[in-house]
Amino acid sequence: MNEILNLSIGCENCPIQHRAVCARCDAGELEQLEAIKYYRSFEAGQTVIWSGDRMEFVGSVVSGIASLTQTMEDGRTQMVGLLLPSDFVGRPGRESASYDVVATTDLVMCCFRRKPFEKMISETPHVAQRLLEMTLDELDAAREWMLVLGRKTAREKIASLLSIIGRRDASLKLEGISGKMVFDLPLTREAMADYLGLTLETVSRQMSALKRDGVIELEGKRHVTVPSFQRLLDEAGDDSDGGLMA
Amino acid sequence: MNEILNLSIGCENCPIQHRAVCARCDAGELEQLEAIKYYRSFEAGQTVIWSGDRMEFVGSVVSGIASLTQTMEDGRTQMVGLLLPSDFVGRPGRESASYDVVATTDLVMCCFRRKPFEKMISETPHVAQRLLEMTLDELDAAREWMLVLGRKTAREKIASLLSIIGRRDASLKLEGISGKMVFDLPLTREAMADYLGLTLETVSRQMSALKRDGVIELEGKRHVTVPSFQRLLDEAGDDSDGGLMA
DNA sequence: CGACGTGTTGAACATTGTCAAGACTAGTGG
DNA sequence: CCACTAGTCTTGACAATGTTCAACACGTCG
Repeated sequence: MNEILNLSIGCENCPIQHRAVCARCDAGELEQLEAIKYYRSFEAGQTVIWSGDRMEFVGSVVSGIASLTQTMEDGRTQMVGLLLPSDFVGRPGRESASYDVVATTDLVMCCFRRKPFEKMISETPHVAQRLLEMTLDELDAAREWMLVLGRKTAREKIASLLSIIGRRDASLKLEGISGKMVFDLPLTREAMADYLGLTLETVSRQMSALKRDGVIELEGKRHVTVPSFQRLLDEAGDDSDGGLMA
Repeated sequence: MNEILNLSIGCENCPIQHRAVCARCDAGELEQLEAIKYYRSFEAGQTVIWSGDRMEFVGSVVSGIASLTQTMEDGRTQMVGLLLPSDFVGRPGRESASYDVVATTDLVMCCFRRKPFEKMISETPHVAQRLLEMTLDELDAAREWMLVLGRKTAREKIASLLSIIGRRDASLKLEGISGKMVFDLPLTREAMADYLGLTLETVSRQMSALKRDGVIELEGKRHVTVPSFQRLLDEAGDDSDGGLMA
């Protein structure tokens, strides 16, 4: 059920306030944004926007996970972005969507009507500057992913994905990323395959292999325990140190 | 020979003026930029910046082609960006480079000292807005490339690369992209392989195959004739219409 | 001429994809 | 409560695609 929520949650209580596109805004700017914003929620599996559709809004993921995917005529699909809470959806200055946006889990979005938002971009530097920062971060992530897609083996691809999800999960829970790590996979095997440029069978096989080799432990299909994060990083082929945070 | 050029070419005669990061600037802003800019030239094969090095400047490609590459410990490398005239190099707000930047052909860059440039970003909205636009375009290009890397066959990858180079070349020469098309490849087989996530042998084989099948004609190794651009797009597996320009 | 950088081609091999069967889980209706 | 179904996941056998290793061709520069 796709629902436009009437309750207008105030920006001051917003859980993504400090990381979203509005992070730099002062009180007056937030007020302007409040005037053009509304919330929408989507169920897991629902499509938020179809590629090619006219975009009526841009916005931020408040909770849940969405994916950006591209599909070829014959059905081959590639996920080109994983949108987590605080990530921005949509492109100011563009009429129609370039990718399918699909809710991977239940999802809540904070939407801004596109036209007034574009006006704000051109008038208030705080929004444009924050959006620039976020876009540069996404570009880095996309390029990182190009290395994964172009040069890593299936096993390394899986380990890379697990380390990304684990790292993000730890930062949400404000945990360190040393030693043991436990999290739930928010993706089906098929979604993992679409992200990694593999088939779901290969994903399944490599998950089994990593389990067999003690790199991960599985309870059910989705609950993952990583005994040693460093070991996982080694399997991913990433530069060794892993940028350990204190 | 890496040379800092003394002759300060004025911005008013700049060939990339209308597309570069300074495209939106008014006279006063251009004057500010002139004060912090200098030109550097690089020979084909030279490294412009090493990944991890401190960035003293950001800047624009004026002429020639540069590539952004990422390398794993064991030597596997992936090109994550192809920088053409007017493209921007560097990331404001970051101390050190994330990728190797290599001159693929002889190269001239218009460099801005980083600190003053960052100051301009935060003070003059025209630069920040243009940079946002350009970054969004690059993000789209990177995502497009993720589909190529993740889901296309070797033959489709080659055809995709050729169509991108051909399209860009046509737009430089202000030609249409219908029918016949002739251009020189600015990349070695190895560079093509690094871009496409293939080995150079596979690139060579698929080039031969496309030639044998009449999709392209080759004079020498680098001079390419495409008898039918539509045919090439079909081989690339891209959405059919190809966005034909009038 | 010989050496080097670049590119092509062949044969054997490895990794991943394809197709197919079956396991596990949760939900539905008798 | 159980059987049935649908969705997700696992596993096996085999095929296909791309890689590796090796030999050789071509052109340029000393």
